[in-house]
Amino acid sequence: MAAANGAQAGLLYSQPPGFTVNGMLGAGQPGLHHHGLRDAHEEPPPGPPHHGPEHPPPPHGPHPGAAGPAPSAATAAPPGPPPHHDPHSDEDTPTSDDLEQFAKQFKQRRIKLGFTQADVGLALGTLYGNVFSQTTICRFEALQLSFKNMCKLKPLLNKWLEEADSSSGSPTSIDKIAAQGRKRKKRTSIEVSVKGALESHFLKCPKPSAQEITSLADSLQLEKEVVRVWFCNRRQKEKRMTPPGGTLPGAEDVYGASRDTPPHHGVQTPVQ
DNA sequence: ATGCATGAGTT
DNA sequence: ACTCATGCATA
Repeated sequence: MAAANGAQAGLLYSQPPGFTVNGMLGAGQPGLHHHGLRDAHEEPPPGPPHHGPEHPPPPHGPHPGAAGPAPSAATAAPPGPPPHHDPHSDEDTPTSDDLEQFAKQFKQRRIKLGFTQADVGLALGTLYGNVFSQTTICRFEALQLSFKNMCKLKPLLNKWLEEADSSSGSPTSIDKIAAQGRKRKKRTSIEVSVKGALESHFLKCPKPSAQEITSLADSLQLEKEVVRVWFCNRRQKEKRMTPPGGTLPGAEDVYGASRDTPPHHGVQTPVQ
């Protein structure tokens, strides 16, 4: 890998010099909250401007270069509601473009203020009760989440920005949730050659049947579960806003999937 | 920054 | 068994 560890994510927990977000005070808030609830309901139409019958998220190609004040001419909607689109203000489902810009801005500001991704994740927990890991913040900034997921996190991060921005004597407290003593399986490292084989199969058939997986696992000398999970993760990758730039030339979407508009955009800003 | 893994909610 | 959101552990 490139091992580009220029960011603050390289080392485990690097605290910003001079700043302590988790300034736990003796006077804790009375009855803190920590609702570990997953509000996974409602259907916020992911398709902002248009959405066909079976087209959930509209992953669009992000602009590689810096765009000037592109005045998007809005095509008036006759029987539509008031067309007030604010690229900066939340509310309403943002476009892929909006998310990209926000993520970029967010990262910049975050760094400027001297916060790490982990700090933000914790802060979100102390502020709203929903803690997030460094991983999630990282993926948000890199737009490596699904469109829907990005939309869900944006408001939270946006609010955090406001808070951090006007951090006029706002003591942030932390609320650590009890860790669940779960015995997590050790991360199995798949060899590069094996990975290549898996990817080849993925290109041919992204959704292998249970038996296919079984025989494949047998061939590769891997646990069936490992192979199954690998395919799941691989599929998720494809669904991200920033698709893996590894599609072979010519061998594009050759899958006979039920989808006719797989997320395939150009490349975005490589790595920051 | 990313790979493999877990779990809740769906299909 | 799959999808989806998320994260521990690791490169």
